[in-house]
Amino acid sequence: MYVDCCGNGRGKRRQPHTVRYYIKEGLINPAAQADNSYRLFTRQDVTRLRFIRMAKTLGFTLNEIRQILEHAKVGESPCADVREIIQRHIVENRQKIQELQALQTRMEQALEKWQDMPDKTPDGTSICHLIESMSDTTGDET
Amino acid sequence: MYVDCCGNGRGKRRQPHTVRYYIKEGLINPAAQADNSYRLFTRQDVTRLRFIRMAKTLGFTLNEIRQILEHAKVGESPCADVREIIQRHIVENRQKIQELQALQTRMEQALEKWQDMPDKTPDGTSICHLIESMSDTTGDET
DNA sequence: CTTGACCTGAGAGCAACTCTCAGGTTGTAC
DNA sequence: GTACAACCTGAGAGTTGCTCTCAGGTCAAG
Repeated sequence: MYVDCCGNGRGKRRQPHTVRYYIKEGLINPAAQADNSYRLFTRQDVTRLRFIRMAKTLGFTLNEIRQILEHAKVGESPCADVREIIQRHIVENRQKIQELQALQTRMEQALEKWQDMPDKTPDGTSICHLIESMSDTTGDET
Repeated sequence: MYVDCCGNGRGKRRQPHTVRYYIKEGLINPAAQADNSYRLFTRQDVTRLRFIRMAKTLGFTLNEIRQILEHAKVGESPCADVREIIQRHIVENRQKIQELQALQTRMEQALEKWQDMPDKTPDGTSICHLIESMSDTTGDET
């Protein structure tokens, strides 16, 4: 009837802390036993945990997952939301990848430029000339 | 003698909240006036703020920036640290980009697969068949 | 009956802000 | 001189999804 919440048959186990966090967040709600305070996980709870993990693998946030679970609880189809959410994530993630790639370029260019520069001891006007050398300002700041 | 902490001559202004956060974090320490509680920013404070912004543009965290500033304060060259940190970041960021690209692929594949699938109302065993259809388990979980 | 391995909830910590709040200050217009 | 808007201040909550510690309860094996 009741099963281990953390096992999953092959390899990786869920962290009990994570499961407790999901309980606190209201994503699952396994019953407490009467005589001790141990939680009892039904098959349905484990299904929910598996669902949560799959959704996270697809980039869903816990808030979005909660929303889906609540729709499902009242019998509404969450499919439309799911399609919308993932479409939005695809756009946002593409943006984020571009930002990280731009950062990567900046970092690589800095490292290359710094190869020809010596280390220096900071003086009153400069903190680290390596970093300051990457500035694109033209000196018109206050 | 004293200048506006948030202005920067062209375009974007710093958020006062952010500057206050940096004060709280010990990255800058502008003096308070005697007669009112307004902060006084010297040219040096502004230099530090500009340095912080440049370092953040290169991907440095506030902890790393703090470390650099403290080295500079006691007259030690932070350059060696700076080179090490950015090399580490280049490796970590490459890894992160790969993860996001893998996520992007998963999301796009899901969306494509779901195009041929109808919306469904959840039943007792399923929460959202779209998400569940992406599972690669072979049914051997507990 | 002890020992060690589990479980529990509460709460802190992470990163870097962003925002609200309640109150103080300043400049300007009237 | 006073009303008002627009600034400033520090304290503290909220964001995300955990991870970890703590102090204590539970349980099975030997």
